Amino acid sequence: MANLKQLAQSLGLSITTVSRALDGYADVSAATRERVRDAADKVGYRPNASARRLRRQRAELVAVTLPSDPGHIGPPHFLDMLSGCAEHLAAAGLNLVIAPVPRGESELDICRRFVDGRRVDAMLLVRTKRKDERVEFLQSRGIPFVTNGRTESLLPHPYIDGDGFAGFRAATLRFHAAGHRRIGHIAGPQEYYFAHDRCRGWRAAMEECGLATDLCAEGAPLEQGGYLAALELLRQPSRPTALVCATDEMAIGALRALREVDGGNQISIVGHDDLAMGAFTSPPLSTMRMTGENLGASFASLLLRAIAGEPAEELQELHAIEFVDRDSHRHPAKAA
Amino acid sequence: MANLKQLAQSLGLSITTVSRALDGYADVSAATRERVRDAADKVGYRPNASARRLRRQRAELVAVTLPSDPGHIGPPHFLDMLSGCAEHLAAAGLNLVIAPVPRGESELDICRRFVDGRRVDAMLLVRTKRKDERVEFLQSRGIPFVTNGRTESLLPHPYIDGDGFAGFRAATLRFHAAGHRRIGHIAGPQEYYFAHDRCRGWRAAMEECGLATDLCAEGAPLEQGGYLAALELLRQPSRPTALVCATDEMAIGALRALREVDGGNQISIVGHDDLAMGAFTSPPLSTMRMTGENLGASFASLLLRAIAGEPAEELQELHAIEFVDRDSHRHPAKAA
DNA sequence: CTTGACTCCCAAAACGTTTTGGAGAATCTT
DNA sequence: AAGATTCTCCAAAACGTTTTGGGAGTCAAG
Repeated sequence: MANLKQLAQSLGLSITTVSRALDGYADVSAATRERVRDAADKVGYRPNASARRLRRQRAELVAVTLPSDPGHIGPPHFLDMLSGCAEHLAAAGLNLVIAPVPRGESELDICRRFVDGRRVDAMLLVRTKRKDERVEFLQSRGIPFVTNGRTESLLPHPYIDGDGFAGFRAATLRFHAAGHRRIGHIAGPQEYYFAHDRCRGWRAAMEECGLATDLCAEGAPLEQGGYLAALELLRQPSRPTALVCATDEMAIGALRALREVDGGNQISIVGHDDLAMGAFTSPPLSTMRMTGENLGASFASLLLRAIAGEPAEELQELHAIEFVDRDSHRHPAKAA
Repeated sequence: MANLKQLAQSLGLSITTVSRALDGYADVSAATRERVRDAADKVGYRPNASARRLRRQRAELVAVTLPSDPGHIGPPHFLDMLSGCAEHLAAAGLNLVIAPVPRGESELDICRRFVDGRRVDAMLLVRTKRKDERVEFLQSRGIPFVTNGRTESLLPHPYIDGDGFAGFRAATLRFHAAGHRRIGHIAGPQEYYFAHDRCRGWRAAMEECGLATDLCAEGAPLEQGGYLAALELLRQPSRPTALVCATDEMAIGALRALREVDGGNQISIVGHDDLAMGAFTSPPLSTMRMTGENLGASFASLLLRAIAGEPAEELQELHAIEFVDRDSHRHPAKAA
């Protein structure tokens, strides 16, 4: 409500002293420090953010880019993650701003605008692609950033990711151990790293078991995409007896396809993400999830450390995947 | 990459002229304007955001508060809405920042911090409560804001909301017309305006039809809450034959309860929100949705108009509710 | 040749903070 | 008692922009 000058005047002190008192410098006596702080509390003084940012040459802002295609808006727990991240950043005096992608502009344009306008101190990128131009741009500019998901960039960069390869390999091997031989994969768009990674995991397991890898269909990473991809696999002359789906949303779409085609409850299925919804599908959806809790806090921590200048190599977290067993993966490996 | 001073120097012009040329003022000749703009493009000049904000006394920022309880994080299309809103705000030079609520602080504290630190020009509030302290605070401070959902505040304020009363009344009357007499309501937490509004709609219809209003159970606005509430209603001596659920997520939880108790497909059910998931439940979930498209753009427009000083009365949008009929509402009104 | 209008440009102030580089007084050292 | 040290405090610069209030020219009219 007031500014430093007024506060200083009312106390009969200089602006300098008031500022330093509030920041807790040792070169102002304990007595005045107290006096200043009391007065500041009483008038409800808050430093003007813009002025501080200008003087400190820091934006006190971190931007997170939202993918533009509706529905493609990142993992389902995205909002919880954002919230947690924003909360921990706030504790360090940083706010999280949303960087949407307007029609006609690329995600790269957005990065450019935020970075070149010195609007942010760092960026958070979600839904990385295998070749991600945003990553290359930010690396060339030397702006700190963290991605949710790896990329195939040559230079290392900070990221947090789940080990989709290991997870999908394990899930596929488990179906194999349960007697399944025709195990299909419902894949997400392969330009995304996560989708490609998970597909590779399934493929690796199939090859280890000496099985053909033709039971694979790709679709948009949503219910509809999973539904269509499942129908495609079910049209095959020799149907799969188990399905490994890139995401829970795709798996839920696939469940509907199964219900329509063979009444359901014949084909095993497993998803990934541990959507809350999964416990309420019919049958309840077995799934996988990245280990580790409070992802948002991890992102915030990595961002802060990246801003502090830690090298990228030390800012990479690859989390293991754990099974969340419900019912949908238990169907027997009958012949079709 | 450069600042105004350097740019001016390289052109042999004053800072003033360069600044005004870039802003398109008429008092700089067309020739120099062109020259300045070309040079600015070439060096990729972007004005320093902090400096402009300080000088203009505007934060160029709008904050949206996220409810803290995980899962309670607003309506399901929330992220799409945010994205759309941020996009349209960006076109007006405003960015959207996320204001999470750290543990131990109230949503009011957050508002206070953002407003008193002059960090934002306006605020966007979601998931309003009937008595919402944030609204009262912002009104007392005279800060522009828009809410997603009405409140019972005495002073009018800008909002966008769906007419939950009319929607739930209509849904209930439709069940009555289809022969249902025991129509239950699965309600959200009544301190939220939307939950109370929807409950009132159901209740009004029941009373119009001369039916008792005791088949009502309240739960958290999530799958689990709907599941538990449905179980409660199904334990009643005289079961409902139809359920009107405050949200789709609750309805999906209720669907599971129905499957467990009577094998499903006996009791009609309808939700609200038109979650994409609803098309893939078993049975596909009939639901309702607020009319109007690109909600985010509407929020952005209202925010801009509120900042421009338009009176609150002209910034209120109450949208009609439309049915989205799938299968779950068609079960006959058998005797229990 | 003056006057006024018009065009094009600029110096300087202002926004509210943080930080630099001391200044003056009090206290300690020798 | 003089010098060194410590303790408090402060004036002024700086961050990069926008905006105010002109100041030179040029030109046409009187």
